[in-house]
Amino acid sequence: MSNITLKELAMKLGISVSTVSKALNDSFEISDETKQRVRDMADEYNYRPNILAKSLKTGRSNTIAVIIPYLANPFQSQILEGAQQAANERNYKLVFMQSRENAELEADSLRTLHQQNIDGVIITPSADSNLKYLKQFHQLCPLVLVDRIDFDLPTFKIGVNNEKGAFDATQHLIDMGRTDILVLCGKNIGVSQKRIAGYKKALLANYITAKEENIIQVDYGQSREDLIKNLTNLLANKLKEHDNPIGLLGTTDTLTVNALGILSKLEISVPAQVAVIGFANTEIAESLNPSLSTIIQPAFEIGYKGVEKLIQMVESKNRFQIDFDTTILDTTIIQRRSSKA
Amino acid sequence: MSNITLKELAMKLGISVSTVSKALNDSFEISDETKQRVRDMADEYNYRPNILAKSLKTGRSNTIAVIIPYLANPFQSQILEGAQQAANERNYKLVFMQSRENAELEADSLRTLHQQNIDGVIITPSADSNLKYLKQFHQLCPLVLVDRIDFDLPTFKIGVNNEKGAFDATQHLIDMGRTDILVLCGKNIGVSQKRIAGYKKALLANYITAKEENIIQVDYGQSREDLIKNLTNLLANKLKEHDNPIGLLGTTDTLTVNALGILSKLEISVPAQVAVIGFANTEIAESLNPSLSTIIQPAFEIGYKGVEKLIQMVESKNRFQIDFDTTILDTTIIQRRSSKA
DNA sequence: TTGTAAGCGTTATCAC
DNA sequence: GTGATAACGCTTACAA
Repeated sequence: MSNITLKELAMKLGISVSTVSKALNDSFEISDETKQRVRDMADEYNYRPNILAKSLKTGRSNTIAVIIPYLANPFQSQILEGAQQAANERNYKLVFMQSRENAELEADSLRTLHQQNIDGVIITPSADSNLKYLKQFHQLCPLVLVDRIDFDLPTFKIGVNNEKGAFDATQHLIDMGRTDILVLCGKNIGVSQKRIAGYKKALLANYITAKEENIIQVDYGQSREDLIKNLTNLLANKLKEHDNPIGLLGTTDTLTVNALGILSKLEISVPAQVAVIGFANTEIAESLNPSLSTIIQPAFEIGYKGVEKLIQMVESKNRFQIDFDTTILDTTIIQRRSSKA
Repeated sequence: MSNITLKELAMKLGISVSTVSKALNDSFEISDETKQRVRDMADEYNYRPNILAKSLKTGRSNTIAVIIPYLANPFQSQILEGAQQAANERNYKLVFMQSRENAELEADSLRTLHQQNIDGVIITPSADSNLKYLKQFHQLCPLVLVDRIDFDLPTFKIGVNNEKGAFDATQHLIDMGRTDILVLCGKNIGVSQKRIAGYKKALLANYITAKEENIIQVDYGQSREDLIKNLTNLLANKLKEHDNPIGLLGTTDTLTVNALGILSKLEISVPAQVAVIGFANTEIAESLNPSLSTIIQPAFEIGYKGVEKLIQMVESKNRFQIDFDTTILDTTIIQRRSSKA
């Protein structure tokens, strides 16, 4: 029924508990013969160490956490998947929390996790995250930043090459003959600046003047309403003037898919009137009408690497002396019908 | 830095550890005065009990798990969200695993969780789940079934009224003037039978003869290829014959969205040529072109209730004597452009 | 009403 | 190479 314990194994073997413990931990102090006997017996009785006891002893719970803004966001949920896999492979438990782009919920989550004896946390900070609090928390508990990594926090960071991703996407739209290019991005989410920079660089490289009004910043809270209003006005004008061929770059899953929905409601044809490409990590892109060209981020890998780094920190003797590095992964571009010439 | 312990508190207060422990647990043995002194001191030093020690003592880890087939499935991820919230409110940690519709991975996950001293598990069994193994596991560790609940396992079950959901959807298509109605469903996923039954009932109620060829069963493994082939052939014939107005009912998120993508590639217009409605728990439905009519399942609530029931079982004195009940929740229907007359 | 002490299952220190 | 023993922080009989 309940698991056999070290003590019971020791009794059966007629040796001491500490010897059994050492044998199972492959200590150099124990003879090969004893080790073998112990291991055989352990197998026979299907011994499983009591993690709870081990935890109490070592002070570590073998549990780490992921905090993301929204599980419903496919990109973020893929980060979680990667983290889950890495945690699993290393026999760590993984719990997750959502911050809902809310600094207070984020802080609450961190507090809860800390009380629950979590060994470390991987976080994509919320849009209005409180850096001071993160720093303070990092003193108590290892923290790794993923995706939104533009924070002045001495730790491991895993992100993507946002500038290059946005550059490639913009260049693609230009290659498709679009010279008037809108860009949608979330307010305050850290990655936006780099993406806008990439967008501008691409324009510059093609001798196209960047217009500030083409950069639409959307607040997460009322993203849909904001977006509908802004997009509708802007496009109405542009399409009336019959100026330059229009392109649209969405810098997040949600914004891009929403924008497609809005265009469809406005009966603006894609790609004929507006060519669209977006950062999007969902298979649904293929099934959209028209299918959506995307910049794909290696979300799974971000989560996976995040856990590797975190565990490295958790298990290190002195986590304040680690040589922290930042990992930047590349995006890939997939062309579909939404941006065909 | 590190948390203050009971022992240290006791020292400071000049009383014994057990008195402090009892005071903090509001034991009737302790005087109000002492309780107050202890609580004040505990607050002052920001005392947090060491969960690990408590766990070792009680034998429970205060951690529960959710196993779902795919996190990428919006319906399933919403179940997870609900579970997460309920767990959080009760100060339980929640870990999750994916079975990828694979009985072996599922069993592996259960084993891993059991070794990790999980207190209980909420599971949506995979398509080919091994009932025997589930039963066996349930002897060791509390199990609650969610969504796919048609299993002969004596435990709490939370699901939706699949028959009624499918009935409503089919009736809606009929109301929209469709009399030749296709239905897409996953093979072996338990809920399909009920949904097909609802579909047939609706046809019957409207004096429409059910045709077996209209029921398309798709294997998860090669769902996309299967679907493309089946749908393409079937629709090609139907559209050639210009018979009855066609409707399409998708019984899962994935199938429905994929079907929409396929229709769009085949340049079949929705809803003019084929009206579509599907079980789908994603906001993206609104942004699709055309926007997708959906049957929405109360996924969050399923997860939430699942955790409530599970914790009830975990904390009960004798979990083998509980009066297990099954909760059936209703679906709601949202009409959008994909099924407009 | 409060205190003493055992024990949960490990690991680690030190003696033999 | 092996074994006693303490310790991790808490709960809980039982003693006072």
